[in-house]
Amino acid sequence: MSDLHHPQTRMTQQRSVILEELRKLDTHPTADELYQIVRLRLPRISLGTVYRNLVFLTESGQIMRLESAGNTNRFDANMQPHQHVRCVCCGAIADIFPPVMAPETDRIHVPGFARILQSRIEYDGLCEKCAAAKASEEAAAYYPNSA
Amino acid sequence: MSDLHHPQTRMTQQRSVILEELRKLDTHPTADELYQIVRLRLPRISLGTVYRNLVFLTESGQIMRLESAGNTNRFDANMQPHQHVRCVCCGAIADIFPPVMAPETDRIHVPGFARILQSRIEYDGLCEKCAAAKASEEAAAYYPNSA
DNA sequence: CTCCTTGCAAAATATTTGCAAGTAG
DNA sequence: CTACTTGCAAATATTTTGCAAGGAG
Repeated sequence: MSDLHHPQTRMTQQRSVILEELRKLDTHPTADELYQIVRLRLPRISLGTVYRNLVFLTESGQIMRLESAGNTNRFDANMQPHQHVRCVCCGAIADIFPPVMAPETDRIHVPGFARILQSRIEYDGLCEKCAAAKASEEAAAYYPNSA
Repeated sequence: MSDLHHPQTRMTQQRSVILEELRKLDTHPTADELYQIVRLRLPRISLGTVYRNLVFLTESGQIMRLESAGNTNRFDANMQPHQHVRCVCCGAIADIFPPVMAPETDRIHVPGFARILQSRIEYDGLCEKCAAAKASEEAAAYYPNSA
């Protein structure tokens, strides 16, 4: 009906490499992390191009933007329904398997909202790296060796 | 055990007004929105102070930071367990009642994660303002009156 | 050829931080 | 008095955007 407003369709080298590299990863990279990776194959690509393509790929439903990712967006090319755990300490995101059914949205009505579109379960956790860092930090506090 | 590292405890006027004003709201304001409100009572307060206090209040468990709020954090002084809907268009957040039980985290194990701390259900929706804006936009496209 | 897309740089947003002065306890 | 806090301004961090040149269809 309003596809008139979706003129972007050209498959450029940049766009295809960005999508290809994102699909290889299950690390839910930030725009900048993906930029660093793509740059190995396309040294002259700019960060702005990565951002513009991530917007395009998200809006055309080819990838997902994970907004619940602290102050930096992360991206996921795995379009199968699944949940994520996010490390409260470093922001790393991992997939949860097996997937859990998303809670239903049919019966929910909220004043001020015209429609409820979808639901999502999210988990907070502590990744192993941060858990280890925290443990050695606490040990240092318990056995202080300076002043 | 490590309260040694939590020296911030002074109740300043700024801190108490920030908390007080946030508690009056169920609009989940951004740091800047809250700053504008607090400024009516404390005209000389700075945005940096608001940010620093929001960090402190979050870390001391008196308020919640809603990180799933697009690219701008929002804050909530309602510490009762409850869920939120977020407008995919403008980012506005509303509370959902009645609260739904959070999915259990006990049986979840994820490679690379030491602990799963908590779970949360989130909803995406379209608020009435944005729904209205979208409707009149589509009408304009359907009945174009210019070129 | 057309106009979507890119690279580059500057701008816009959002959040954090250094420092000297202020103030709660 | 001590040292946590603040206001101010500058610094970071993240994302968006204007523009002329490049390239896909």
